[in-house]
Amino acid sequence: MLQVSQLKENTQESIDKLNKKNYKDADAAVAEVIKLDDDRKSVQTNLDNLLAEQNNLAAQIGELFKQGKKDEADVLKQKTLELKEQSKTLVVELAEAEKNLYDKLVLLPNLPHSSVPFGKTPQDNEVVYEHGEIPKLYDKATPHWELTTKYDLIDFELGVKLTGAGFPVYKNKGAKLQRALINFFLDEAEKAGYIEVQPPILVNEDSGFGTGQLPDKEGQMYHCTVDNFYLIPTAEVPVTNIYRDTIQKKEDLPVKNTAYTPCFRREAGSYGKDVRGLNRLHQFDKVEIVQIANPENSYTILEEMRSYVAGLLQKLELPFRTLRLCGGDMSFASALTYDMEVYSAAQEKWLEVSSVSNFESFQSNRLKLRFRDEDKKTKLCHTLNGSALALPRIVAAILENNQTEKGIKIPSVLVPYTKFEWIN
RNA sequence: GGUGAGGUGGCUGAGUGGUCGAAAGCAGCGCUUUGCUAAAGCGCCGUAGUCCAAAAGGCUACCGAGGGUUCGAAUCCCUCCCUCACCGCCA
Repeated sequence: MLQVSQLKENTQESIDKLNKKNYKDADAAVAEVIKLDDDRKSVQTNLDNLLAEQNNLAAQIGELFKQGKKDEADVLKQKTLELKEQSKTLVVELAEAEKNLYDKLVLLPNLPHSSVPFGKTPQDNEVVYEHGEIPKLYDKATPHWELTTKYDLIDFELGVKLTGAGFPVYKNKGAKLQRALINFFLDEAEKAGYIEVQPPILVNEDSGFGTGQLPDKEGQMYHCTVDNFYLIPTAEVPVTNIYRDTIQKKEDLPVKNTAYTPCFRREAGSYGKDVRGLNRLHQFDKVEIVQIANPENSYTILEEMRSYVAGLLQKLELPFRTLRLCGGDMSFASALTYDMEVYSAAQEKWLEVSSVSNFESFQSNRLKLRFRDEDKKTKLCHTLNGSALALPRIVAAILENNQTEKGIKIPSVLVPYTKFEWIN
């Protein structure tokens, strides 16, 4: 959620930035939010004055009672009753004014960073970095969904039996490869200074709200209605919410966390070859990195995170590219997002395996996640997160890109974790 | 699932109708004392909204949440949520 003060102080700039995100009628929307905030403020002031008067009278009445001047007290009592009626009305008005403001404010997406390219579709994303050669596969190379069957690594049908489509069962070396990747990613994150946490994978409504999944994107999460819990779509939700309603010490920033969790996404309406095999699942594993930063250096940190993730992909010897997402392709809450895509050679397509974003204060505003500045005032932190990495598509790319007539070669960096060099 | 206890500031914890935004202690910050450390003394020390150019300061709200009683509620009443303990069940 944006801060009204941002919009007030930099009105034209905010409008321009909203336009970059292809937000319709940005100028009218911003003007309305500012007006609604002024309305809210004036009602608040009126109410505060009225309450002050009532408090004052109540104190006088107390004093009169003590002195035994009951008659005088009764006169004042009468007066407070009138004030009370008035303030009741204002309380209702204030609630309305706050709701009106909130309803409009939550519709506004985060303002994109100045480096974000204009554009509407994924075609407009800017390739900022490419690494590695596109591998030339041998004649009989096949997509990963055939390899997983051939080598008995993943059983998609069995998952259908147990749960449904999109819940694969990993087996044998397929299961071990998963475990190896998780441990590799966590070890790397630890080396880079991220503190590991193991959060719950069910969260309550407050947490869903804090990171912005609720109320709008309720449909993307699995909901346990009996207990009103949600299965997390990403570790970002529980990990970032650790810091909800806190005031961090400035010297403790940035806070760096990493977490491995399963992730659950309903992804309603998806079909076709985009969801074939491991490309899109309802349950998948992911290691996430999260940072809570001082606004002063959050963009330096974003670049660090980007190069950290790039380093992982290099170590895994996967060809990849980094995209700076255009205004139209960015998520609602992000100010700047880099997507990392690996090339999946048998499918001959790029697969998104990581998304690294700076949300600036958009999330922390909702989370009430602050730090104390030199002048002892509280300010909103910046929140950042990134996948490091999402497993299924990494597995897909490893299987496809490394397939040979002799079998599938495990990237050497993983061998200490898998304890085998080949899948054959 | 059953029974009981309880939710107060960073923590511990007092507070059963006005003088309570809240005692006291701990932690933290500043100063004094001190060869250093420690100890001691003094002062400061919740969040948010709003007024003021800003500081100082003023006003308002917040003692789990929401209602109610009252001129006045942390305190009384109702509803809900949560936590803890014990028992049962499961691992």
